Amino acid sequence: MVKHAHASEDKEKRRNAILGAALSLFLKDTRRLPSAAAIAAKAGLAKGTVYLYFTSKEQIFAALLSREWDAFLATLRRSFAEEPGHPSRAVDRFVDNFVDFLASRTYFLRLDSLGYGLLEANLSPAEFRDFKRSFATSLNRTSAEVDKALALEAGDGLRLLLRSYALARGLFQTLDFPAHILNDSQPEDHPLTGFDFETELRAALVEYWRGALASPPRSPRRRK
Amino acid sequence: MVKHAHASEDKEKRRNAILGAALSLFLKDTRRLPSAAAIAAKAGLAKGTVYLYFTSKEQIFAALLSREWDAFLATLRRSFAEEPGHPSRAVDRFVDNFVDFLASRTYFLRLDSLGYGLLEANLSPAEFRDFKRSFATSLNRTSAEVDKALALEAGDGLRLLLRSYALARGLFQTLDFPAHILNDSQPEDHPLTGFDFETELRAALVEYWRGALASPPRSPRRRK
Amino acid sequence: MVKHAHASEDKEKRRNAILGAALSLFLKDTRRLPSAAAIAAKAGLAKGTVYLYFTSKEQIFAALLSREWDAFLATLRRSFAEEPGHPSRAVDRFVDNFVDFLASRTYFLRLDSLGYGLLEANLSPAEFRDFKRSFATSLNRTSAEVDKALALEAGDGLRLLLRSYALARGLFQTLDFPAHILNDSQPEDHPLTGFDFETELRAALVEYWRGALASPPRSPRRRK
Amino acid sequence: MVKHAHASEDKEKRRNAILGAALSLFLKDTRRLPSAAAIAAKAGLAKGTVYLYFTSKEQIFAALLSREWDAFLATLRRSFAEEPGHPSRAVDRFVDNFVDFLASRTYFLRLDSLGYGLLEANLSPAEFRDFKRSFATSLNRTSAEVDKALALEAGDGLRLLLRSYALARGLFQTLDFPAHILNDSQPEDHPLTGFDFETELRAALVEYWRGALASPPRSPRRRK
DNA sequence: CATGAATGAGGTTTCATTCAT
DNA sequence: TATGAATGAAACCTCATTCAT
Repeated sequence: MVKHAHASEDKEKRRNAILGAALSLFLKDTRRLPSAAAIAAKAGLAKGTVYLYFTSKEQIFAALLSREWDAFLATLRRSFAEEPGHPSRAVDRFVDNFVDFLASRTYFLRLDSLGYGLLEANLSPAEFRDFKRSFATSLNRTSAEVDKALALEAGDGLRLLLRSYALARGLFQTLDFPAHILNDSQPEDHPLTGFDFETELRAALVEYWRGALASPPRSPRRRK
Repeated sequence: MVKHAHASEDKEKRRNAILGAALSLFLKDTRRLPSAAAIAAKAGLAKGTVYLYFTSKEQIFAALLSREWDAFLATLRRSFAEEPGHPSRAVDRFVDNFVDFLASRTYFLRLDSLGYGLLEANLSPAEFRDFKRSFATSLNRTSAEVDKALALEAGDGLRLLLRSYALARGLFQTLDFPAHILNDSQPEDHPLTGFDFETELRAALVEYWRGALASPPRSPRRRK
Repeated sequence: MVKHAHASEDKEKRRNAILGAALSLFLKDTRRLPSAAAIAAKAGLAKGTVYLYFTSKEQIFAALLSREWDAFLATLRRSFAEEPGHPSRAVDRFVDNFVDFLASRTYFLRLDSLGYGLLEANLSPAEFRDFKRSFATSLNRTSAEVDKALALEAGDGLRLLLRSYALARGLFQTLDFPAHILNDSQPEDHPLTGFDFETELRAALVEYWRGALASPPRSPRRRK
Repeated sequence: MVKHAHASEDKEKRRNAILGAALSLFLKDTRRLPSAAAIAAKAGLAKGTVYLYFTSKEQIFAALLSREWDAFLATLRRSFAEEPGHPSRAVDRFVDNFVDFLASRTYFLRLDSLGYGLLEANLSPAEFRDFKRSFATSLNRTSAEVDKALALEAGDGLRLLLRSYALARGLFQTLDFPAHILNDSQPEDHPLTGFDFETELRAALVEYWRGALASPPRSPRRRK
């Protein structure tokens, strides 16, 4: 028997079920976004139902990404919330949390990387702008806390965050070798395979933050 | 009248024509890879002919990317070739060359970013491995020169390069707002629009290298 | 708050609200029948409620058409009711009323023309037969009055009416160029645009009736 | 083994095969236009191949209609070509040819009637204009011959043709009861079933032309 | 009676690639 | 070698209608 989600609480639950189905399918094959039909089937819903909750397939993944982003930023914020007054400890915790989160959810960077391109190509400009804006808004909120916790000039936290994430995203894309690529291949075939994403990211962040905190991380010649 | 390319010289020319057509089409709309039909038309060839020179559409873009990568790495190598014995000057030149190259060919990062995902999804695993390997080989060659020029331990140059490029790729993807997205929107809509890729990249690289050279850039707990 | 229509008077009112909503929506875009969802929304009702009053979307338009048909036939009947004993005056009035009605409600012919096909495709055979029958019944009633007023043999009035309406419907379909088709086009592009439906219809009716009344309008070889 | 139609003669043949498949499918169920997939299958072609010859499903039917229109008009022209100098004989032949053609190809009027609405709804405005224009052009050519043959004032032939066709189209739509509608029903259920399209059309045309030729068929108050 | 969430069939079109010519 | 016609899988989304609430 079909359940109708009339209460907004039930609707939220159903929305999440769709998101969950989409994610679980993506996990099985991270090469491409699963089809809308597959997501519906996995969620135990009819195809049309999915479109009651999302206006397009890409919006599902945009929502997924937003959800993950929020979790990520919340994790980062926690690094600075504890032990106020010990900036250097905060930075250490930040690096730990940053790396741990991403290393434990590799699909996040994978999805984000795929999203670049796919979302832009298939969302309307307005939808894409909304997506980016909501990301930027969350980021700004978090970076304001960074500014405060580390007693930085306004805006410096944002740059630190941006660059840290750039490092993560970039390293991931270079070092990521999905299972299906690795099959039947000799290790010596991949000069870069020896590099472990988590290890590299941690090291890179440590280096970057060392350099950044050595002097104000301002952009040397920032545009007006 | 149909032209037959018998001499291998002509074949090379035709191959380049296809590459050129692909790039010029991509430049016109960087949202997606141009279609095989469009590339053929632009190159003045029949659709089938394109497949005599490339085994798939994605191979065209893989070749394009390799070509650009070689040019990029050659540029970087030049930074270290001049004035042997002045490491710090070399680093400055490196940053300049690095940033200038990418800023003057934004389509390169765009293509590289799109390629992640698209190439992997549509190239066979073996083809994809080859693509990655050729990239890694070039990179290794260049990083060996970095090691020598900066008197680093073997492998450190590779890490510096990898992380520098990660920074570039990651920043680009976060800060890139193609023209069609910006249209009809207020500047204040984009909290990140104020950030200029070139400026940010230069600043980030300076910070990173400062931190990296402050102490050996080794991975702290490198996997065996 | 939800309004319940218990009294049958209220029900009639609600039914009419749906009809009105359907018509007003159709007027806005005569290319297609409005969707059930749109009709419900316009009528201020839930989608399901519409189906309490009509068994299908097409039934709404069948009802609308019947309503209009009745109005049309009533108008025609008036032509013959006045001034009994002056058949030729009656014919003139008939043509006037006929043309004026249709010219002032072009959506009627539009709807009727669209209905052909759409109703047949989507109504059940039984429903479609009912629809046609009710139309035929009204028509017969009217044509009996025509027979009497013009002192025709039984059945001749029906033929006159049928053919007059055929002329109207056929001319409309040939001469109708909706606004959205005309946009951005040069007048000389449409060799038929110079023809005005109202003018042509009047002239055609005059000709037809002249010929028809010149001798009995019987079908020469009527089927048994 | 797959045949490739390289010669333009073969291409024309293939185009006609698609048209033929579309028509034969339509004949089987005249309630709706057959799907593009069904047409392709019937023509023994892949779905994509159909789109090499027509830009959309509706264009197939537009082409079909144009083809039939041309045949129809050619038939009508023949009525006036023979026996120059005997206008009244020409009119008789015209009525005969007109009725015979339509009665022997009832799908034509059916398709034309369905087309009204379907083509307009699904063709782009520009495509629809082209379709209408080509129809008008053919019509004008034919009516010029009518003018000459019947020694009419320029433009009168066009009106005669237009009105004759209006009569046919309108009568058809009113009298047409497809097989699936008639099943399981009593004859007395359909007060209009007694009317035979062919008979009625002939009678109506005779009446109309009698009236029209009794005096110039000009529109009484033609718009400038 | 009223609601609106859920259904799911249905059909068009694109485009990378193949293969007959 | 070159051509371009043919292939056919792939996937989205709409919307009339039903039915749980």
